[in-house]
Amino acid sequence: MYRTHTCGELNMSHTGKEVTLAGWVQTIRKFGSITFVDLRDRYGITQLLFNEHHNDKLDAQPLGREFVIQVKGTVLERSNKNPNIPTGEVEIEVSEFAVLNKSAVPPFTIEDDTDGGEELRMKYRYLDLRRGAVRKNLELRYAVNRAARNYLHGEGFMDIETPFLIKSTPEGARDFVVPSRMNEGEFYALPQSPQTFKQLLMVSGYDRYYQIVKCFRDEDLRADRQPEFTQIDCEMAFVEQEDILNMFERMTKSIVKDVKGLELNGDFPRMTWDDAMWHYGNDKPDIRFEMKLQNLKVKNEVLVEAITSDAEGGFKVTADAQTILAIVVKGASEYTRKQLDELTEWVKRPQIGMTGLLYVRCNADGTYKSSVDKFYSEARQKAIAEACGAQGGDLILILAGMEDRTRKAMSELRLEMGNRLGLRNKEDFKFLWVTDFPLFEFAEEENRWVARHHPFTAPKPDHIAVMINNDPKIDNPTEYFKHPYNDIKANAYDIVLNGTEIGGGSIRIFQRELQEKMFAALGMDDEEQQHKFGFLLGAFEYGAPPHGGIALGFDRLCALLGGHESIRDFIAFPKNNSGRDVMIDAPSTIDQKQLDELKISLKA
RNA sequence: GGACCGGUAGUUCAGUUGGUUAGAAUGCCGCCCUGUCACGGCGGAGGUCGCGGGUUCGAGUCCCGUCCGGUCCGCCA
Repeated sequence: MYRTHTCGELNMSHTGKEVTLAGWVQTIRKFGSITFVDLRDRYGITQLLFNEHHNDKLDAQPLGREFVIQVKGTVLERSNKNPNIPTGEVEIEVSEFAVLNKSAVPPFTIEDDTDGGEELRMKYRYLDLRRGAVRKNLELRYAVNRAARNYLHGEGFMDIETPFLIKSTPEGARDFVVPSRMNEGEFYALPQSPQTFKQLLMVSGYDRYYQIVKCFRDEDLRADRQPEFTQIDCEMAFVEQEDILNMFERMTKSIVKDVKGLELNGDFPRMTWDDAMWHYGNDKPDIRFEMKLQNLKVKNEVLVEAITSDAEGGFKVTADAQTILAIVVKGASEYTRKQLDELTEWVKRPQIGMTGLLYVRCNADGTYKSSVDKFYSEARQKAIAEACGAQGGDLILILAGMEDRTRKAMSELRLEMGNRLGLRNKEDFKFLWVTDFPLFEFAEEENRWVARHHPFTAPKPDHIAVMINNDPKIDNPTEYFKHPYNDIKANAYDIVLNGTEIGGGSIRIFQRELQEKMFAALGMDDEEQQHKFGFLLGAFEYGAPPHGGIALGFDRLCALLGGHESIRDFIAFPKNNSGRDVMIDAPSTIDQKQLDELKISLKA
């Protein structure tokens, strides 16, 4: 027997007992004839005491960091206790020990606060995973997994596995493809999600399905995006949108309760996509703080006159702008010129792409000071402040320009100001439903409509007629926004946590005719529809029930609940920025023999 | 496809205007130490400054190219 106990469980109740422990050497502290060793395993750290009888053996076989050893000894009360660790009241006086395996000196310290950089940690991920900080994340991940399964099982959901080797349907993200040896020249694709399979399961009558499942997308990576990632994938039959929102709002609360011990009171707020874009400038608002976008051009006519008129000498930037947006930063009127200049540089970064930033300081004494004093009289500044609801002590930041870019930039600036003012507390979990997404989006580069969510999403019942009665054809691409398809809303919804989209879903189309119409709207002719989705259209002819579902980004949810933005440390073996696993060095070339078997030749 | 930041000891980093022998901390090795738990003290080893080219009397430092890593934009139904 290698061990009778783990390194995390011994305490005063075990004193006097003879125990055997096994684990890794965390640290060695030598004091002349006695030596302390911290022994570590997954469960904790226990201090070992080697007395003078072991010195000859330790001289002959010195221990080093990360050696795997086994010790037999007696549990003693310590004379100097360590209140910082659970086992800190006891130690093991070693009677016998054995080195089970030596270790090379690790390239970085195996401690919560390691000295290792990201690259090195990933290369030696098996060492990195020994660190408590990473282990804690994986433990949280497992807790979220269990909480989700417990909830879904309790609600009668059934975990059904779906295939990984499926058919490529390049709609949406790029597929990872796998060559088929037995079918020369043909390829499988790895699923971007089990979407069509879960819908087929609904047709088959498994009316509550779920899977915590890997999905694959061959797109560029980010801190919160991996090429293979995990979803909590769910689908239900005989449901309306309201049923799904309720079911998964309760699941989310249940997970937060189980994992964080937090009771989320009240219903999650809901916001339409239109409102989210209007008030926050994006479809995943962080509602931990207000600072809504103020649309100055529509506030009122006095204000419009105030900011666009050239009567007082004119100011081209706002006079010519398609959109003028402002945010009120509470209590920031004392921002220095230097801070404001720095913010201006911030919005001028290529990623934001604005040419400048206007500000109006609302001083506590009721006066105003702005970056455009020579264009705007104090009366005009006052009009702006009143329209925005700004008070003495506040700072108004204003961006002007083309609608899309300005709205996006202001959305980013709002989040940045939220960060600077400390309004985005990681332990404050604010969930939000965003509903009524547009069904279509116009892809200018392809000159066609694409599905905003995916092509299986149902339009709102009231909007089906608009879809059926209008030709998707666009005569003049520069005026695509005039087409009625822009107004069609979907029964689609996202769940947002603290400004991050953690899941999304929709009510699905379940009639063949409507699905065909949808495919046609996306530019697929009958033949292409049959080739790509014939199986689904066929299934819809055999009694498909109304259905819908949702998929939650499991890695993201775990990271956010763990207080991090990057999902990498919540995945045991993640890939780097370039999609590489630097530990196993993948992807890699393959043998000519393998290529030959697959009948694949590489371009020179 | 694009932008920005970084690459110097095992590791994390500093390195001024281009100028003598490239530093610190930590880790590692040796000696001392019977109550430490970030142990302490003394001593020591450890560097192709990512790679290639250029400018210069002289390059870690400036320029060009390239590779690697990170963050972001595009992309991600």
